[in-house]
Amino acid sequence: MAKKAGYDMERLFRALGNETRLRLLSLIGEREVCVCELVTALGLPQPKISQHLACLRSAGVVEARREGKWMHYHMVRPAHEGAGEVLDATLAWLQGDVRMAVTRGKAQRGCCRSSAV
Amino acid sequence: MAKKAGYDMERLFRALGNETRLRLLSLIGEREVCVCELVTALGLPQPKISQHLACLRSAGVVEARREGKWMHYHMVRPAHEGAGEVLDATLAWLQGDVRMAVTRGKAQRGCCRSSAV
DNA sequence: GCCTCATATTCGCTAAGACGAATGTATTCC
DNA sequence: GGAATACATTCGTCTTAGCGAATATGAGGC
Repeated sequence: MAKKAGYDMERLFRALGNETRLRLLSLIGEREVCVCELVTALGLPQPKISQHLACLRSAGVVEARREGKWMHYHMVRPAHEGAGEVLDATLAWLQGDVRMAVTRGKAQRGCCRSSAV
Repeated sequence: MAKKAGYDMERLFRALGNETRLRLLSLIGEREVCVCELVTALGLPQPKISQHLACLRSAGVVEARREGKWMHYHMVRPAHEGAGEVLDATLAWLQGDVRMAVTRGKAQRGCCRSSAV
């Protein structure tokens, strides 16, 4: 219930209700990011990052794009208007947040690009 | 961590990540509401309503005001700007949601006011 | 085909959330 | 004071989320 008619608001908010996922969104919200950068920036084990990315994917706020061995994640604006505006407000908040800025500062272009660029 | 410096984003989003609480917010977002109305409108046991209200209170999005035997709940706009905008977007979403409108339709002015008005 | 790198998924385990039932507290009326 | 009303909190149970560790998948290079 509350799922099929409109949009799954619960799933969206539950996806946002975790600090690791908010940090991920803070990074992905700026530009498309490779998983290896996310692992480096957050300093967390790779499977953990991957799990949280799966959660964000199933909530429909990010999508993955494969490029060779690497996976690049980018934001998706939900089709639902209300969800889009909540997400916009959340991203604006994250961009202004000091703690998130620290995380973003650690996001050097990592393994997949550092040698190429 | 992620609590003391700024605002507790996690707590806010977790509070929003539950359908019962979204229904409650949909009602409280319109006007100040008595608990008895909430129980009637949602058709759920009173302790359950009370628990979810406690959750919303601890997230800082609603406040209670006692008036005799009755408790009236009203929205609080969080001091934090980002939180306020997320909440605004959420309320706008709720006001436009069909399922929530059904809930709101059942919110007759209940026990505490029906005889007085 | 085999090896390596990058990422995803699965597997216990523990912790937190949600629920119904029961109990506690504050207020009013008598 | 005692009873009744309106609401809050606690308790035990069940489900779900998050975690580390291990394992699986997919792509590229040899």
